[in-house]
Amino acid sequence: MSDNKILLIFTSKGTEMFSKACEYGIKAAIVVAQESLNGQRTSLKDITREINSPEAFTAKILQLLVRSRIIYSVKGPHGGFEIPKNQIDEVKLSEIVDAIDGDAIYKGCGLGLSECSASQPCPVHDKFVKVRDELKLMLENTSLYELAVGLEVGLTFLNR
Amino acid sequence: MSDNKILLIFTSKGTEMFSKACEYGIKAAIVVAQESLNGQRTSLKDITREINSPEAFTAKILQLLVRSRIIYSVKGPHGGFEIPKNQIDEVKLSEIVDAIDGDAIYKGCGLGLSECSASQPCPVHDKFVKVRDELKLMLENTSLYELAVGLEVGLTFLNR
DNA sequence: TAAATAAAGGACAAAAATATCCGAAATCAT
DNA sequence: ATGATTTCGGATATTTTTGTCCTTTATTTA
Repeated sequence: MSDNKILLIFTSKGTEMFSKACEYGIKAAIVVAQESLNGQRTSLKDITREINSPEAFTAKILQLLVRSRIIYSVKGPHGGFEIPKNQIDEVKLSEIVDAIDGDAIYKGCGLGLSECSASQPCPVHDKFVKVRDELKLMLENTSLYELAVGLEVGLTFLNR
Repeated sequence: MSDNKILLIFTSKGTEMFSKACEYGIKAAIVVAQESLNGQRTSLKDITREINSPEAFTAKILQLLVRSRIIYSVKGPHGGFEIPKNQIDEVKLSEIVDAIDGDAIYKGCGLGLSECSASQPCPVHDKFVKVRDELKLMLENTSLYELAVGLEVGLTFLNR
């Protein structure tokens, strides 16, 4: 009954600032940092439970962070992921984004042009410079430490 | 010969501010606006030549903009796309982005959480507010008109 | 009215991102 | 040593995004 033909000629919607992978990566790193500050390692399972992410996929992303020396892993019982306490304040959001999504989001042209610059600007260049630089500065100046502390003291949340 | 196995366990890289579709959409709209200011319609072919984009794919995106009443189309000989002159200044970048990528990029949570807010903030919420609001403001205050004029007078470029 | 032109739209194809599965390797406790 | 635990890594599957092809529809011009 009813010949209502729902035709969605084109889909899209939902483009966010970072890729899913990067979102998981940032969240996971914050959780690992938080636990590390408490002197605890965090297992993959603990992480995925905490940030509500697919396990195997999250594992891949964690490996990416391990290879970038942003976090460290230990195999076997009571193993897991950790960050040396004295390193947590040194890790900036920009490093995590860079390791997973690359730096195009805060360094590239807003229209994806490869040769866009102040001397050869794309139409939105000047408009984007301010936003992009602010994003860049924010990412480079935000440390894992402050994010982990905010979560630890209950000021911020990772659920939903 | 040579058992060099290049294993890219994980790919990624290249996440930009907008989707390809949105980049094409913005560029196309600017070109249409520019020609409209000159009293000319622009054909799909002219557009794709100008912005160096795949023809059929660009057509789909243009249809999206047509359905959103951002640009208008005329079939047949000497047909093409256009924007009424008096409307060009009214069209803001935010409307184009919204029609193609949605508003998550300048309204959503930086970590993709659906219930992130000032009262229930994610760890990066406060850090992102400033950047996001600046992006939002920029998109909402930038009109197609100024972008088209910049291109017309040779101040900005769309190639490469 | 017929032919030519150009957008609209459907079906399909390729590539990239996201996600799952399972065995291997390392480590720890017994 | 053995078994349990946990990360590592390869293969594969699914979904989304990007891109192509070809037919249909509307419009103009001859």
